[in-house]
Parts: sequence; C-alpha cells; structure tokens
Amino acid sequence: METKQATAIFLALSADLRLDLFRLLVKYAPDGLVAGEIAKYLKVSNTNLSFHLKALLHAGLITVEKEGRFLRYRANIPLMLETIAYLTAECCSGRPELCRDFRAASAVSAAVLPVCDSKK
Amino acid sequence: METKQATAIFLALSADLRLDLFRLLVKYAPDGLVAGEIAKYLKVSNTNLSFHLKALLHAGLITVEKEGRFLRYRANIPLMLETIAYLTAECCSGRPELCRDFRAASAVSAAVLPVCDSKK
DNA sequence: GACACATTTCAATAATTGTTGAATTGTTCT
DNA sequence: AGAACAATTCAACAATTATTGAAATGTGTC
Repeated sequence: METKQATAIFLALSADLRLDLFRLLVKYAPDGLVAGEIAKYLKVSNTNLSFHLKALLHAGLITVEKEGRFLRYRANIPLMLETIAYLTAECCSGRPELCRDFRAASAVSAAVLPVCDSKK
Repeated sequence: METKQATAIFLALSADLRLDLFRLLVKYAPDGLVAGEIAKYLKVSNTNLSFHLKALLHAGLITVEKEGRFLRYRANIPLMLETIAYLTAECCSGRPELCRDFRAASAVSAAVLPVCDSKK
C-alpha cells in the first residue's frame, strides 16, 4: 500500500461519525445498507451523510451500488485487511524483533494481535 | 480502546508528514531521535515539526523525554499494536467468519495479516 | 405525465488544521 | 553573567473539513 492511500484511509477514519459508519457497514456485511437506513441508524441528515459517505468512498473503504432508486453501501473489508497489514509492517519496519517483544509484553490478548514475523 | 482515542490516532496518522515521522521513529526504536535530528531527516522547519509532534503526542503515538537541552521522541509501539488489534476487531465486528473468508481470498500474504478468530 | 421518494449537489458559513517567521523558555559552555 | 544553542509558543494567515438548508437529479408509482 502506498503512503498516499494510507493517509487517505486514516483521514477517512478520523471522524467519529465515519468510524461509526464504517463499523455499521461491517456489522451489516455482506449485504450492506442503503443511504436512508444508514441515516436513521446514525441520526444524521441526508446531506451530511452524503458528505461523509463520499469521504469513505474516496478512501475506498466502502463501495456503492445502484439499486433502483436506492444506493446500497458496503464495507470494503479486504481494504481494511490491507490497511491492517500495512500498519503491522510499519510498526515492525524491518525490525520484527521489536514488535514481537512489545507484543509479548502487551496486555492485549495475543489472539487479536497481528502476526509480525520476519518471514513476511 | 475507545472510539475517541481511535479517531485521535487516525487523525494523527492522516498527514503524510506525520506518518513519515512515526515511521522514522519506529525505524530508530527503541532509542528514538531528538527533535533536531527529526527535522533534518524530514526536511521540515522546527516550528512545523513541533506542531506535528504535538499532534502525535496528543494521540499518544509517540512519547517525549527531556535529555539536557534536547527532547527525545520515541514511537509508542504498544499503542500501535493496540490500534491494530482495535481495527482487527472492528473489521470482524462479531462476525469473524467474514473476516476469515476475505483474508483467505486476499492477495496479501497471510503472514502479515492479523489473526481474526472467534475465540478472541 | 404528474407526483412522491431517495439521494446527491450546490452555496454559504462555521470550525478546524497547516504553515510561516518572530519572540520566548530553558540548557550548556566558557 | 553572557553567548550560543535546542526547541517551543505565539500570532497571523492560508487551506481544508464539517455542517446546514435549498435546489437538482433520477427512479418508481398512479
């Protein structure tokens, strides 16, 4: 993943509303939701929702598909996995032993932490 | 991790300069670098560097320690690991089978992708 | 075709973020 | 104490992002 794409993704995730939005779409994966449903769940105006949907689309974190007069949005989970892989690589940055040591010392359950191995 | 902290972290990583800065500090972990060294590497003015360092500090992604008349900055790798764990949890969101399926289909090497298991 | 509906686009404004140079704080060295 | 240095803070301004209401686009229904 390129730096430019990574920063676009982080910018897209940097607002409460958009993070909630993405999570909502993950929750409703793989069917997704149409814009009106999202607006109801998040209690936000259609106009403002459009704005934030566009931000997430621009980053590629969600996709959109026309469905009659509705627009159906879905989370782009593969891109999220790529993003996680990118962050994992950044945090090791050629020194996986560091990452491993910190992970071993971490309070976070090992089960949810990424594999950060030199043979990457 | 709370939503508020997560969005602060993503905001901190949403600018090229700050992402580069964090990577630089990871590269020089665990010793870190003093502000002047960072400014040289990134070719940025001291003033502007201070601004972006503060943003990363605010998010908790870096730490600072006084060292004579220098200030030494270090990457907070455990927080990055927590962030990765958070994103991993978000992308599964109670439906690990989705995450697993996408990961299986992904072009990204399995070695760098996070474990995303129901027994998390 | 006329109407209701789903959603976006546009325009205006408010709020936040990014950048720059000058002034300030605090440290070291002699 | 005084000079040199490291880094930050401050003030001003430019640029971007967020929010709102009104108008426009396109789709389905009678």
